[in-house]
Amino acid sequence: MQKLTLKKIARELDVSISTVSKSLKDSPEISEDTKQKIKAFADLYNYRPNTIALSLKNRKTKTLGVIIPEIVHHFFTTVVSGIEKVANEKGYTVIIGLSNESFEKEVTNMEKLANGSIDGFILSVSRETQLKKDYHHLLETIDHGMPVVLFDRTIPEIECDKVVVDDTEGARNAVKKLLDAGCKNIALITTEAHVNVGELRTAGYKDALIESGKGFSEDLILKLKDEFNEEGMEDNLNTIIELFLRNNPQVDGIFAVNEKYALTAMKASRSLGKDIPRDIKVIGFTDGVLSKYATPSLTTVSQHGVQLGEKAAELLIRRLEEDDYEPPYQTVVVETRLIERESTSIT
Amino acid sequence: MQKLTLKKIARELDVSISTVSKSLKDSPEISEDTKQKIKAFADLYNYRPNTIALSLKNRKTKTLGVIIPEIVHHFFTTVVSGIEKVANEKGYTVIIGLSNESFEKEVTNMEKLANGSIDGFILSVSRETQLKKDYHHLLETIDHGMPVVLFDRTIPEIECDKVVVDDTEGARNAVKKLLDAGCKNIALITTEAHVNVGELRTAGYKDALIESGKGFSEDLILKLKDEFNEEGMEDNLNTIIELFLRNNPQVDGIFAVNEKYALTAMKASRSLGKDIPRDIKVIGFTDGVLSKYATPSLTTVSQHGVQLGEKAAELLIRRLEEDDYEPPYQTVVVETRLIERESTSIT
DNA sequence: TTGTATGCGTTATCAC
DNA sequence: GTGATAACGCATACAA
Repeated sequence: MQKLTLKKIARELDVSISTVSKSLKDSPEISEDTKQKIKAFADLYNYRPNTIALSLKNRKTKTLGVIIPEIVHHFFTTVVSGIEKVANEKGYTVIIGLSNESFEKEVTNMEKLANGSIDGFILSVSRETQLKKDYHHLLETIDHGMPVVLFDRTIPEIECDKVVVDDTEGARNAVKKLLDAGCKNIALITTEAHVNVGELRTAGYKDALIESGKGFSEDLILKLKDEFNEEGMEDNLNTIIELFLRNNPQVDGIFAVNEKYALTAMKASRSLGKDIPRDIKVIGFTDGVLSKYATPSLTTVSQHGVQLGEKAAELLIRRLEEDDYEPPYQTVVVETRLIERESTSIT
Repeated sequence: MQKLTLKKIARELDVSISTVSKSLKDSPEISEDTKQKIKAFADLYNYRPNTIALSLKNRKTKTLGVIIPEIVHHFFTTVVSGIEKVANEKGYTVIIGLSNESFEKEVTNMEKLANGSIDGFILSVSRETQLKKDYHHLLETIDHGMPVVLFDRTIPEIECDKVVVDDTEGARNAVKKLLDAGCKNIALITTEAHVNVGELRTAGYKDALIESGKGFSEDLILKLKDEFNEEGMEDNLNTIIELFLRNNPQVDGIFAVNEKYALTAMKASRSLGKDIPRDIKVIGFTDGVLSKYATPSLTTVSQHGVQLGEKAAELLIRRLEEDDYEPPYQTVVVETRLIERESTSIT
């Protein structure tokens, strides 16, 4: 039994297609009688209008395109679930594209979706895109009048709506917490400079230290190359962090820009015979699930991914439904919150 | 600058729409000259055919609908990434719908996508669907000629392609491992009966014990209600597992059907003063990330989600591209693998 | 009150 | 070699 269409109903009931269409929309033009008959039939056979045809006709799809660098990643799934929630509430569908941190995949994915499949984008750029600084695909889609909302890993040069975490502020608070807990030599474990959020968090780290009057030392900042984020590099990551800590035995506090770095730092500290939190206190910037279950559990700067996703979807949908899609663009900042756990408790 | 269409190109170059269409497909009907001119123009302005129009015309969308119960869940994201990989390779797009374990959301999501947006479904049913045993939405879509591939949480009564993990076998191996490691009283922590995979893993647990000649006791099987899977129920979960272990002090091995149960069991054991793995050895059925980072790290039955997703996508795409979409349906079983870590090491 | 015609963007068939 | 037309499924302005 194939899908029912207006045409088939019309043929079956021996009326015109427009009569069927109008009846199903309960148009006052049509007599109650015919409407009843048609509705009953449509109901019985469970008629549903074809979404694709509607999209073509209305020139809008009521679907949002979401492009993320990775899906096996707690933060991003968290954001997606926020997007999905708001989108569904407002009658939108969500299409997900993965860039897998590749510039090329990001571009092709966007191009594919941009050709009619979606009404607007929500995306977080891939690491490679940040590195190459090639944003033509973003500029072009915006130029074509398709709204784009960037989140988390955003790009200052691009004018569009954005939703970000208060990376700098969150990092500053984390470091302040370490200072308050009595740490004298706080190390930072971060990513290479081209990752936007890494930069911002680094700035927050420096800010807090400067404000405290101690200042910071580049020696205590460990910048890790992208390759350490890849699958199977765990041991190397561990080795390098351990070496860093061995060379800087004065370190008694660590702020890491993500969960993996934080946990690995805890592990490395332990293998150097340091107790956490007694000898070294640790805070990670993350929403991840590992933190809660770690031993000791890890104090984190929570990113509120769901909320971020919700905001992004709201922003995009508002753009789509505003009659005149025009700037000014806005940047919404989602606040972080320090979740204190065992790794910073005062002993 | 709005999106380019055939019509606009035609108007611009003062030729007919069909000439443009044919030129861009490099039809031999058209003179080289015109083709060159048109192609150059299209290239310059980066023409891409509208996907929606193509879908309507071809009556296929080259899009797969994926419905999962949850996205903030490592196993499911893992499956999605496998699906996405294969789909992209074969030129398909992926739309993700979330049921959030709700029957109603599963139904509405499916209905929405089924009306032209996608060519076929890959899905894992929600917990509520399993509970209600109401499968009309699945039966109807299959009846409408739309292929469906079920994965992980499948339904025996439904005839369609399926991809499953060898739950029973995986569980059996895990329990065997515990037996081999010297455990005499192995407990099972599982879900309520209506969850399909929980049942299968329970069967494997019983099998292994029966095969070993020891048999099993219902007293050592802890069945946890769904509510313990919800957010914020961690403490209650911990309490109930701790109580269970306190009442069964002879337990020296635990097999848990998921990661959360396994980790909570480890935690509860510790608070009872039992050392892991010395006093109690633990294995969890999971692909999760927590296991590797837990202290002690958790031995797991790995589910190979990526592979499962790949298989599901391959199966679906084959169905879609086979000329005559006909049974027989197949069920692909993805093997599990025991990943041994500290929680079962012999002391 | 009902039906006809048109268009959304594309391709395929057929006519010129 | 090029163009007009119909069709995919739907909605709607306009006729009847």
